[in-house]
Amino acid sequence: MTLKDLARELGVSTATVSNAFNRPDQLSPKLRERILAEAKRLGYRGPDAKARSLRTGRSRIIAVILAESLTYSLNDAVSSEFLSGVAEVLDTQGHTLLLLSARQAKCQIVDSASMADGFIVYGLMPSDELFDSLPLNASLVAVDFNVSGHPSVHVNNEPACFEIADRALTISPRQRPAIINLRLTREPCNGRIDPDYALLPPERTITRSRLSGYHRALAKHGFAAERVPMWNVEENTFEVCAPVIEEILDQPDGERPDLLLCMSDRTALTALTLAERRGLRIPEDISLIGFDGIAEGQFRAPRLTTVRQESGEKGRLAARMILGLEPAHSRLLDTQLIPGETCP
Amino acid sequence: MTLKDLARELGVSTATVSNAFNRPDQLSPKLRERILAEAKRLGYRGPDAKARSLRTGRSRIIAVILAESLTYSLNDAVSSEFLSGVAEVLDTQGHTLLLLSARQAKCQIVDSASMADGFIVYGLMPSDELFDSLPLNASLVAVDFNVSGHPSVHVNNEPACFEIADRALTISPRQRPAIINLRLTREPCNGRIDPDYALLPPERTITRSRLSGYHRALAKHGFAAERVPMWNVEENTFEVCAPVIEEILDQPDGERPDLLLCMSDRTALTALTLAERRGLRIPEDISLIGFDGIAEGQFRAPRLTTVRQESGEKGRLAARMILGLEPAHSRLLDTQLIPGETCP
DNA sequence: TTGTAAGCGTTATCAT
DNA sequence: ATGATAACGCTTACAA
Repeated sequence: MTLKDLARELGVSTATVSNAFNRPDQLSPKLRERILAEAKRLGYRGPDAKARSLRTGRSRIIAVILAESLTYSLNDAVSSEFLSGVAEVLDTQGHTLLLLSARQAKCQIVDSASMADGFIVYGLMPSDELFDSLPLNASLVAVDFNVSGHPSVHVNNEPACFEIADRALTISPRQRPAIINLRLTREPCNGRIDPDYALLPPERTITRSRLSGYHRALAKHGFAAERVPMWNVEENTFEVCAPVIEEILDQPDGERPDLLLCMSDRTALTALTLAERRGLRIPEDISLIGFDGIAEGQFRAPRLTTVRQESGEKGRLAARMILGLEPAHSRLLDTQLIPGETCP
Repeated sequence: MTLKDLARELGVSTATVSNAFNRPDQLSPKLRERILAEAKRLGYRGPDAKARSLRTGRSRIIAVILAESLTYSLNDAVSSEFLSGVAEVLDTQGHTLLLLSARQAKCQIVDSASMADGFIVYGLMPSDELFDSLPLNASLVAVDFNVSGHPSVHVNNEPACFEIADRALTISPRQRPAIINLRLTREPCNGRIDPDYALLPPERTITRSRLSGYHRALAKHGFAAERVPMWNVEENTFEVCAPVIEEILDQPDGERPDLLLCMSDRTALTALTLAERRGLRIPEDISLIGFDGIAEGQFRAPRLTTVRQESGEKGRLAARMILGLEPAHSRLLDTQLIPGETCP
């Protein structure tokens, strides 16, 4: 049952039927009424989205390309909150959300790509290859990284990390700080990293800026930043973080770090859980700092000392930019220090 | 830059260019090579998805229609896990995921609807009106409710709730059990509900089956099921649950329930948090039972006593059904009792 | 191996 | 107010 069938059935032109659905003002209410009624009777569900999008060039679909797998992104509090913000805006604007992952087979992304009216790319610069295959003049907003010629949404990672680490070291000085990075190395590495490890370039990952902030604070408090021991985790999940953190905690008293500067709440919470299981006192034996400000860190005792980034707001902003509701220039969002109990 | 342009530029037919992209075996490798090279040079990104989907009738898009708002669904552990399962399968099969909410304006759903190759409807029977406007012979899988003529995926809610409540009442008998329902009443109600409240019909919500299971166990242990006090919450979030739970906990010792049968972990965790804040001992003063088995309930002390449902597996199964990888008949998934410490 | 041509179901621009 | 008609960009018999 197509629009054309319906038109024939009714003895009117296709244009008129189309207008009945799309431009009520273009035909007499009486005729429109009749067309709509007959459509319902014959089981015509309204104009086909595929045909319409071909004809008009717009689909009302906005695609979000996620750096991580969909599985991860949907389970992670930070990216879910981001998506949730995106969805909220799209929703009110009559658009829908197509989820893509940069980890998917390239062809899938490219295939669906030309379907979408715009792209929000989240978390990590996609490969050039992928990037080149997006529609040429598609509207695009980058989140948490920069891409030339398109606006981006960022959070003030470096200053936030400086501030929270500075505060920690000022209030209760520590002897043995350590840093747990998140996917910072050029080659995957789950464990301790030496100072001479090859790191991802700053434009490819926000964890570089967070690291800079921590380093600046450490330097201010007399630590040779490059001497502060660092570990790296490849994925922000309990399963992947746990072995690395066990390795850290396995060290004997006096060698074990007494301050863990983490790149995410997920990592910090994993450390917290594992430390508690060993009977270590928080924050006396080890104090902990996270990043993100996820609910899970605040609904427990001790509450996580962390930096709150408004992931939802990032999503809303990116969505508004894509839809042209917001001027298309890059924005830097503020964060907020949350003084919890894991690092007084 | 279209396929036709490229063909003209190269002096070949559109069919040949199309084949170069879709059916490598239909033309000489040499020519194909030349076409692909030229395409790249001229900035042709491959066949347009909109046009292709119109022509072939398939878009490789699967839509999930969620009962709750996208914002809620993306933040909730249970539905995220479900989506994550769906995404996992779609991913490996070269499909992508379009997220819709039954709460959206109807037109948005209908508009995007004809775009998708199939639908997974999650959580709640959508309105008949919405339902009628889905493509007539679209493939459709229902999750957590039934829709005639289409397969569904369920979890054994009633037996699971019976089992966990029965176990609780057997091991440590209690005097004052109470039930906290989730969106069970026909009219929204956030608070205590009388036995004569009008409830949603069983086919519209799974919480009816959970309630039946609890009631059966209570009856077995000598409680007049309809006398057991019940509360209802309209949304499975801390913010909405908290006032209702405070109302429950506000009751004086001896009147306050000593066993809370909840419909979700989220609700049980909220109760747990609020009870702990008041200095109530868990499980001595109040014991708690949840449903879902979300991670948050197990990564804390005391761990939640609950029923684990494999939400991810529900998603994977639904996705496989939609893609025809699985026979299209309804399935009932098992659950697993998790004996935590909130109800020994 | 390659080309021709007929749609796929709409919408938009003209006429009438 | 309504109708003809030409795209939109592609796929796929079928013909050469």
